[in-house]
Amino acid sequence: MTTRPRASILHLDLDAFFAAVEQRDKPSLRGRPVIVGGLGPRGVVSTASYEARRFGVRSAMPMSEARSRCPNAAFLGGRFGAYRAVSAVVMDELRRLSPLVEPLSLDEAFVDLGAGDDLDLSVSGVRAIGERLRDTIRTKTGITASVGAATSKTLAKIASEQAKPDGLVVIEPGSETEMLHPLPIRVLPGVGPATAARLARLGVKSVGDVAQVEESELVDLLGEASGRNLFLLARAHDERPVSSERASKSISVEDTFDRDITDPALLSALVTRMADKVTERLVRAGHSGRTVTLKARLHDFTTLSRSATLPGPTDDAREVSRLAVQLLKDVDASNGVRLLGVGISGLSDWVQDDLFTSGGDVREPGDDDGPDLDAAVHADRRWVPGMDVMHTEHGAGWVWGGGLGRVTVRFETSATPPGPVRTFAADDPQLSAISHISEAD
DNA sequence: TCTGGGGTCCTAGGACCC
DNA sequence: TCTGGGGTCCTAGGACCC
Repeated sequence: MTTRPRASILHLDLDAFFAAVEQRDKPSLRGRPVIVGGLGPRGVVSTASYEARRFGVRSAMPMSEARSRCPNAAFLGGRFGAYRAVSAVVMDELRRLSPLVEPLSLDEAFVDLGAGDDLDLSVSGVRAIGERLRDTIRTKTGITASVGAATSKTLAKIASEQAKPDGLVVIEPGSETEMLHPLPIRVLPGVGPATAARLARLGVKSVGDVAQVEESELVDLLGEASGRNLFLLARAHDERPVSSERASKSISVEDTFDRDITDPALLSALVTRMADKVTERLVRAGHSGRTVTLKARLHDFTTLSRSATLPGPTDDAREVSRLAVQLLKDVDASNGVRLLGVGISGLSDWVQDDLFTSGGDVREPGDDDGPDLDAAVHADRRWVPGMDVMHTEHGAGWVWGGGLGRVTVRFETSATPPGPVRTFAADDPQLSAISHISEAD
């Protein structure tokens, strides 16, 4: 039960990944601030290049703020296909080192070098492995990587963080607490703003401060799991193994609309579309699930969820959407909804035997049980008949047809079921799409 | 025009069972 | 007969991560 004797856990993190891929592929962006994120009115920053970070632009910052801080940056929506391709090359490279690779995201992974084939795990040996790896990745992908190595996952991740950008840090076995204790508690995984604030009230600021606190006191303050965990981490105790096969536990789809929506018919149509989409992903993954969760974020940003569990797993889109629409009825949308989401959890590999149950009844996008709605909720995008929802002076309606400078909108709201069809000039300034088609990555 | 989308893990309370 | 104690499942919300 003692910590690993050698710095055999490696953590790799690609530097400003999305932005770096853009700069690699577009030389005119090199040396310039690049910001990748949502381009709509409610977008946030996904990745800022180091040039943009100098202006204070950070991940998760509202795009509007990023624009005012760094108006001359290149603002890009992201090309996930390209990012995935680079990521695949990198992950392959890691697997050449050891079969035990645990990806955390497209740009990050742990490697257990101890499972590798006859590697030199002395400090200098690990350092050489890390430098060679960084070199290979730079050559093969044109992207720089930072690497950390240590006796545990936590320390390896902290090390790669310290190595950024484009560096390598190996924490020597035996020196762990010495390097850890002066650091702010926020470096510990699981310590976010809320936990840090609670600890600050005890006067606990550094990891060393945490190490002075009784375990029972941490448990009282933070709960059983976090308290214990923090107690151990502060002493550099972390035995978690690198795990290459982690089964996913839930699948979800959500969408923030360009403007808040109140129309109940529109909301249920959107929920139905999301249920279809999430079920499609479920089926593609070869899974089924028992619990359907509806998520809603209201006008004031309060977020709520409602869930229901079936007696057995399903992968049927109609069943999922029926449930999700039912759950929506519990949501008070009268002041506006800014986000909806549908998720499925309680996953199993069980696949529905459709001998008697399904057959011939699969909903196709754009079919007649209502327009396909992925499209709908974002301004300034191309309108797609049967897919977009349009906001007009008469309320919201589905784009039913278009072309030649005209757009036909069918109004079908709770107030006016099957509603009238009206045609507008496509450049009518009062028209704006309020729901959009998400990128088919 | 403040605040994305995809996840994981934890907690607390109630139902229910033994 | 005046109040046990686990354990599990479900739901809702929150913190956190990339």
